[in-house]
Amino acid sequence: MEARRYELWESAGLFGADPADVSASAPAFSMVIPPPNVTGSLHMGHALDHTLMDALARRRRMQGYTTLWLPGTDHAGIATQNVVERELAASGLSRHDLGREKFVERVWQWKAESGGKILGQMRRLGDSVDWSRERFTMDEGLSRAVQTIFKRLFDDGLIYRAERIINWCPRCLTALSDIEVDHSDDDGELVSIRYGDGADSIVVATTRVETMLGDTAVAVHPDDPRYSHLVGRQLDLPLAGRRIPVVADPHVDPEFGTGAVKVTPAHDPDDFEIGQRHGLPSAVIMDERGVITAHGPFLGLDRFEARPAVLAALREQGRIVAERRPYRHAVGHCGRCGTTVEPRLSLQWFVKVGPLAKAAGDAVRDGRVRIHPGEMAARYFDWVDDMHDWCISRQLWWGHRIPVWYGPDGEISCAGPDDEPPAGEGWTQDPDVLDTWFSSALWPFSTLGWPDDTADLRAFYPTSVLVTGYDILFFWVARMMMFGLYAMADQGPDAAVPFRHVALHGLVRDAYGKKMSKSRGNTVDPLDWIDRFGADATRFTLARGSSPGGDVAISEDWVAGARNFCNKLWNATRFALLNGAGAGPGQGGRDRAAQAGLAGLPGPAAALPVLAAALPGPAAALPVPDRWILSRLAAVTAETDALLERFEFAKACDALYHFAWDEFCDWYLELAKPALAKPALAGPGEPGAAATRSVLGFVLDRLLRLLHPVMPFVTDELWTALTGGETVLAAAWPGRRADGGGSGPDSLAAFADPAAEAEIGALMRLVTEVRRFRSDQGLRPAQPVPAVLAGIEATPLAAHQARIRALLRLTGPAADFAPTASVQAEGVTVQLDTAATIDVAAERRRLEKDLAAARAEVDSAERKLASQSFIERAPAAVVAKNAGRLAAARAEITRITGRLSGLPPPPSTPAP
RNA sequence: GGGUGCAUAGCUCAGCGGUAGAGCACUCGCCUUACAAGCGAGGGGUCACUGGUUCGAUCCCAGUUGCGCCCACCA
Repeated sequence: MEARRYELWESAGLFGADPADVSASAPAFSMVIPPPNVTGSLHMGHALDHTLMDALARRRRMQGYTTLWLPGTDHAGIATQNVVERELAASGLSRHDLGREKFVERVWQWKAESGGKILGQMRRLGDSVDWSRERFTMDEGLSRAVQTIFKRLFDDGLIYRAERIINWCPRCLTALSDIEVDHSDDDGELVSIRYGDGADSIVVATTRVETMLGDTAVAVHPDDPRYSHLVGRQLDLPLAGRRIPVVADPHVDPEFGTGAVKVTPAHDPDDFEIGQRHGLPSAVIMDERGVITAHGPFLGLDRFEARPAVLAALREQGRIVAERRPYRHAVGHCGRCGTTVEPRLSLQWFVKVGPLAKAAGDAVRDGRVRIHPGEMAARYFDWVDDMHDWCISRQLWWGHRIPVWYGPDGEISCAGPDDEPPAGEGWTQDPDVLDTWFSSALWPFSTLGWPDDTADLRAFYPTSVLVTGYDILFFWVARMMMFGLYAMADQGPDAAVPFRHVALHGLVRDAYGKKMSKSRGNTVDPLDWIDRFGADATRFTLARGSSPGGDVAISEDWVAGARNFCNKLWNATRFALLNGAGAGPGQGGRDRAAQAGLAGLPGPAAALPVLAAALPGPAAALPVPDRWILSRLAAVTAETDALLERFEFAKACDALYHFAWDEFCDWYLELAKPALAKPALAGPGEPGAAATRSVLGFVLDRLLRLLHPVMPFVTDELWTALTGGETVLAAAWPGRRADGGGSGPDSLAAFADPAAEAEIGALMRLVTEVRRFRSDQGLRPAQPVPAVLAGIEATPLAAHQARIRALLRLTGPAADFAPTASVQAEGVTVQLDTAATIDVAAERRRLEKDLAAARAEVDSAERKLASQSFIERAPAAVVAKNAGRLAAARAEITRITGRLSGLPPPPSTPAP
């Protein structure tokens, strides 16, 4: 019924948000979706992310908030370009064969074809997003936002162009920002090389031998006595036929290696700094693909071919003093393709992050933005407080082109979206595009119409909550903070923040806590689960595993458990409807008269205010089990409400699960059964079946509302059937409301009933104790047993005799009652007449029947096995299965014979 | 290299100064008229190790060991 439900919701416009609706009693609640790659598809990480967001949105809607959840997708520059390039490569083409314009056209075309798949998948998950507001980071409006903020930052001197050592991917052929580089400890070798000769020689150590071709100095620490005599002298650089100076620089650590460092300003960020300080030249010896360009025997070699070649040449000259191998050290890799990053001297655009990052840190420090869990804030500060300038230019074609034009005489002109770009002889636009995260950083306000002053922006900015994985705290969250605070600064410091709360969740892992990866083969496709177990079960599994900032382990066993929970709700609702607890069409009719006669206790649709009004104080007029379940409902409502408010999804789900299954189904429904069937079982002074019917319907109604945010489909299906209402989406949330209220006629607090909880608690303990006895004694659950509840009159359970007997299948003592055993609990001594109740003859007959079946099974299995031993290549699995059957059947025979011999001998005199 | 987190039942995890909990898995019994994808009853843990604080420590402190994560320009 999921697809049908979703269509219903969508066509009824239940997800739309109108800024005009915002008012004091319907305040705004807004979220933007972390835009997935437009050409991507839904994976478990999205499913988790979206489940949590959807739960928040649905609850807020029920609370009465004007709720906007805005969907959209990201153009994902480098990732998307790579995919399309791979596609081209399959037909032997590169992007250069097409040319820029054609290539970009091709990407758009690809986006049109395969893009948006994930949007359809979001419907399967049940995402209650406002589809009318779907955005794409390359939309015209969002591109305007990009250009606007670029221009503003440029004019403020916060964007600059400089020649720097940047991270370069020789495969993607583009610059990368620091966080697009992944470091790992790789095996390399540390080689010590002698530069110069005789007394004028110095030994340097390096892991990158080939870069020595570009050395322009050797650096030592200024206070190092070993080398002070060499500072300022020139040394011979082996293989290169050049002489390079020895310089003194405090950056050098005299403790490390020989205390002398070779300096390659064009190929190492540290060395670049040293070179700047000492005015050293930069010798570029490699091109953008990592191929050696230095003249000599190594010209044309790839960097990894050049390394052994240079090493061999040095060894031949006797320059190698020592080699240490393997030598583990950190190496950077391209976050997108894994290629070893090459530090490269190049001219790029940067964002000067100093003031922006400071503001981003302060917003969290002074509580304008709260990060959940709070511990994650430390990580955020570490990063934001010590951030390098952000390299934003990418040598790609797919993305927002840098809005800067270069004039014939070296002029630089930055154009805003409404400016006429400089034209004429010799003017050209910068060929590069912006880092994908540049446009993502604007997402919370660019999607609402910024830079225009729109109603959406006024109503829904700042957004309320940002839900995302902690893995993109730096990539995305920190940058939205920087740009949001900067772009919206005119709103004042409080209203400029992009969001009030950041709710972080973890990664989805497998059942053993291992990261999901294709190579490990442990990935799970959420759509496969949705097909097989339902979206509700999938969502519940994810939400139940998600504590703030914590990773979520999932497995098929667990989603099956969640599926079972859905079924449990389904069956409980069926029970309620069968017993006339519904208010929908055709429900409650047969008992309408009885209900009318019971003042103020009609069906569940109107039950809440009526129930509350009819009950002076704590629901005293109701049967105790009903008072108990209402009290429990009040408690779990308050608990769930508070937990969801704190983003404690796992605990909220757990609380609801236990309430629904253990308390409502396992106890309350069992207690309600006799009450519904036999009103005479009611305690003294208690109203009968009609009251229980109302309470049953009422509690189920509230339970379905509480579960709806996490399990939207099944709860709506059941709730509409139960109540006859339009949709549970529009029903009021049982906890606190948008105006902060939670008291008044709608409050459940009045149902808190410690006396009822104590009585039912005692009843539960007593019943469990007797059940244990029955189980130990092998008394079948359905077997009635005559019993006396001695001493019960003096306990709080006095009024519950009939209920206890019904739950335990205890009958009244017959004339010949002769107790054979007793169980004591809660001040009651339950005396049972077991001997008289076991129908020994019937039991013997039953056991003998089972025994015959088991013997036949043994026979059959033995025959099967015997025949299989003659069949050549009988499948091992089949043989094992039959062997298992045989063993199980033999064990069964042992068990049954044991039971038979344990049966009491047939009574000498027939029972009366 | 710098941070930081975690070690509790077979697995994944809650708990947190005072008789150890959940889900799944496991054992036994049961097709008891909402549900066998279910019902009832069970078994299972020197709460990593060593010290300390305390009347009392799984919980607080210190150290040890083993994992994990984040950051990182150490040749």
